[in-house]
Amino acid sequence: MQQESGRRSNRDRTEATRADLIRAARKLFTEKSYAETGTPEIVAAAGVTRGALYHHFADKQALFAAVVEQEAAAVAVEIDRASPPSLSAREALIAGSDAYLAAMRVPGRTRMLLIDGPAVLGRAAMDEIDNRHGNRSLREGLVAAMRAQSMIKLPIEALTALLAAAFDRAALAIEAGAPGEDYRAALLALMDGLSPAPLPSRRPAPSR
Amino acid sequence: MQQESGRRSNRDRTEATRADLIRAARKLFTEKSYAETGTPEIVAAAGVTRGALYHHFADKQALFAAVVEQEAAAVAVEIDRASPPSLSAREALIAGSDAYLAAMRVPGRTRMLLIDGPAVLGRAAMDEIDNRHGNRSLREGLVAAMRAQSMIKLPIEALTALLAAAFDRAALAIEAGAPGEDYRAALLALMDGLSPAPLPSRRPAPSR
DNA sequence: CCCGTAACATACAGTCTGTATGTAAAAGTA
DNA sequence: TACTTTTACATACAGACTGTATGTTACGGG
Repeated sequence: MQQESGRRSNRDRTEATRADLIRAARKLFTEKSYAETGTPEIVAAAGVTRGALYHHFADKQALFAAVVEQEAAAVAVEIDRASPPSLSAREALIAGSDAYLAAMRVPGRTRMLLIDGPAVLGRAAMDEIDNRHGNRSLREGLVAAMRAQSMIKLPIEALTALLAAAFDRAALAIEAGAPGEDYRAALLALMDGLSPAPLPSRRPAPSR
Repeated sequence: MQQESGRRSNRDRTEATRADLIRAARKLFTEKSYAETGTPEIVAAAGVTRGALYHHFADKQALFAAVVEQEAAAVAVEIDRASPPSLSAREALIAGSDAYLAAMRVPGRTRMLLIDGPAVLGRAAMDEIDNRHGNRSLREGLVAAMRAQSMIKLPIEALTALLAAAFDRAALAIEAGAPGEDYRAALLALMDGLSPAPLPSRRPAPSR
């Protein structure tokens, strides 16, 4: 057993300060935007010096990337939790959609993940992150729905990218104060529209 | 008649330097991203000093906003030119879509309008610009299509926003090297899916 | 116990942004 | 036309921030 303050292993120290930095940075990046947040402010909030930051991260971007990565993972977890394999393809898609929109209501998340992320890290890097976390759920859901509902055969890569973009925009609009129900309905309509046959349990199906 | 170099009205001078600044800034912002472009570089390219910049624009953001505004207007012009009122609703939508994707192939435009724009000016400001220029065409096209094709009744505001987001993402993907035909097909499928009845001319003719 | 290295803290150099100040030309006025 | 005010800049300055270089202390292995 070791003193709580006097005797910490190097690995523990690294882990702790990295976590402190990421936590402080996350808080500020969600409150203020990347450009408006300076490294002096971050390290002050984390209780360390800039030396520690630049020891653990190559630069400010790298710290931001770590925060984004963690946040994207958190969103993906919430989506997966909401859409267990017990649901049907279509039900899973809807549940996942709602979970995504709900997860993106955490204050500042939309700006960090959808605005600052692409600007700071580039869209290519953000795509890479998204594909590793969030988009995977959506693409798999779409593939499943395509197979189950015999969804119109289309380039899956393009389709998931476009739908993901629509989801992102919906999250942004909702945070900006737009009526969430409108965007939810529009999103579902977009996805439903991809199924060639009229669907069983959608609102009073429009007479075809 | 006045000397060509010695005798310029104040209004002419203002107009000329403003244009020089915007032109130089546009070139650099499309080449390098907003953050990587410094005001010293801009004024050097424009042949003036930073004093002139800060005399005509409140700050770097304001200059960027002027460039974005001009660029968005240029895109809108190309869309309007490609979709004259002589076309049917659906034809106009397709022509407008292709025109948009073509216009966004100008190097650096996607990053400036779709990445840096929202990050620097905020999504609210970008929405305002879009609504004044680009989105107007899309929304009107959708409204027309909804009326003509009896498109499913849905919140137009939300629908146009989501479709616009999909268009933006398609433009980004295409510039990143993705197959444009895939994204074009996916976009048309998304829009066609909103029409309750199967459409007459299902086989889309290749645009170019 | 000693030495190398990791984990920092401190100090520094360079660059950028925005502002304040100064100047010459235009524009209004008498 | 003479005088004054305002405009269109150029120059100089202050503050902040980023990244690096250097120094110090504690850990870890032999």
